Amino acid sequence: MDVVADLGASRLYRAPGESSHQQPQRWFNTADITVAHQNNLLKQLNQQRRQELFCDCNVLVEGQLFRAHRNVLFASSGYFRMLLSQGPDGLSDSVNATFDVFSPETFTVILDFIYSGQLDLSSHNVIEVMSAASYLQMNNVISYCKNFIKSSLDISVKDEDSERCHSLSETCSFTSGTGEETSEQQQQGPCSVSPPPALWTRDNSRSQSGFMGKESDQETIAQSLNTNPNSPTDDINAEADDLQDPQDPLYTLPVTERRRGKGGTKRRTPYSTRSNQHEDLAIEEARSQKAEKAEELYATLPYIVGVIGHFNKDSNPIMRFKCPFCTHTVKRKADLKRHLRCHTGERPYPCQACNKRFTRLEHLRSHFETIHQARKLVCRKCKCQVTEETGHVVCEGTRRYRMCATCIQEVGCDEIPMDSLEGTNDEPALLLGVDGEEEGDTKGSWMVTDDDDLAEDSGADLIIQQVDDSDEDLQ
DNA sequence: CTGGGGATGGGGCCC
DNA sequence: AGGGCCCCATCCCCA
Repeated sequence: MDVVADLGASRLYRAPGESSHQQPQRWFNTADITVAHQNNLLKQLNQQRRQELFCDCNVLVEGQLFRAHRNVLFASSGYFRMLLSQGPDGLSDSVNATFDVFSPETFTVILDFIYSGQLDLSSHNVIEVMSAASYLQMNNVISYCKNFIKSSLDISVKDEDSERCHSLSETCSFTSGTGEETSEQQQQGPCSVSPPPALWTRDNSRSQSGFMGKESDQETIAQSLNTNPNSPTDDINAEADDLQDPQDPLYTLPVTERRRGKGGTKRRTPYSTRSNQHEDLAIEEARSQKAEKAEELYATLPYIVGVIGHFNKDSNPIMRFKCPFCTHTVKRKADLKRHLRCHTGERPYPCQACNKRFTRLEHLRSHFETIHQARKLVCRKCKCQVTEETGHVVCEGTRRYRMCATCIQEVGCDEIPMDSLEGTNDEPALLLGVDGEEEGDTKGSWMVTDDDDLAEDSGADLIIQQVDDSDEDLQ
């Protein structure tokens, strides 16, 4: 067969026995041939699966048995790739896999996609499917889910804007190309995405808590919700963006994201000088709107509660709460709420002294006591034990620590800013701010207040106040 | 380059 | 449900 044309990726071949003199000529586009072949092959495999022909892999999902071909699973899922390659004998008769982190219905969607390229997503299952796909390491499915969510959010916003109440189909289908996707497809998902209806169903199963995110690597959910924040119609997308907005003090990047960033931990400059009040007001207003939108988004997000396939001694199922965005399950709803902050990056507890934000009050407390209150009765220099009397409090910006008399003398009193207080009730209210980096605030509470007022009271009483906003940037 | 320690984050669980 | 404590893992800094 002669190659008679090369049109990029697809080539045209002349049919056998046909010369260039013969008419009419029949041309074969190899791309079409490949697609047709792949479709046919996939159909055959799917048919074999449904007829349980040559199935050599048993997948048990919450008690329901699925049969499939290990080579297909191997080719489709990173999880199965790992599982099947780690097996004692790759040629053994059958391979078994058991899952209890997602439902049989969810795995049905996944398996159907594997064997057909059709991903049957709906507003009810997209989170579970994405979670399962994450577990199974199927990046293409994750991409489709992300695209689905993005499209859903678009529709939601437009629906709200126009105050229309259309009754839309609850399901849409994503179709992947056969075989491996291009990297572009992986990133953008299928180009023929039908905008689904409102993603979040308005049922009673709502999370009262704020959360968003997916997967143990939180960036996925950030990406899934990552739309153009400048788009005037993408309010909810913007809300989702806000959850990961590095400029938003309320929602900082998840720790893994920050740790991945260049230059390691960034030391912020607390209480930066406000040079432009107008800008500050605008920022404040925008931030307030963001917080409101985030709350609104939180209120519309579903949470998934499942009885995971564990049983206690009495064979009663143990109720656990499953994170919608990763495979983590917890016993208590409150723990799930707390866990979700690692996905959202929400840090509602800012330190009054340095503005660093924390996901938990106890972390803030620990930070404050360690960094700003010099509660540790240990000499910073020689590590010897000191008392509240013998351990002199030394200030370094908003940081405080204790040094023994010996070390104080060695270093030289003149070089060390000494705190006027000696005792455990030392408060940052009396910080000297020697480095000039951290100026302004001297409030004795742990948390930044909304109005950013600097209280004169610098007593030891800690004012616990959960703020929904702040005028400071990230640490 | 490496090990130790501090700071921080997250899970489990009790109150 | 929220607060708090304990424990452990990870990251970063520094000697």
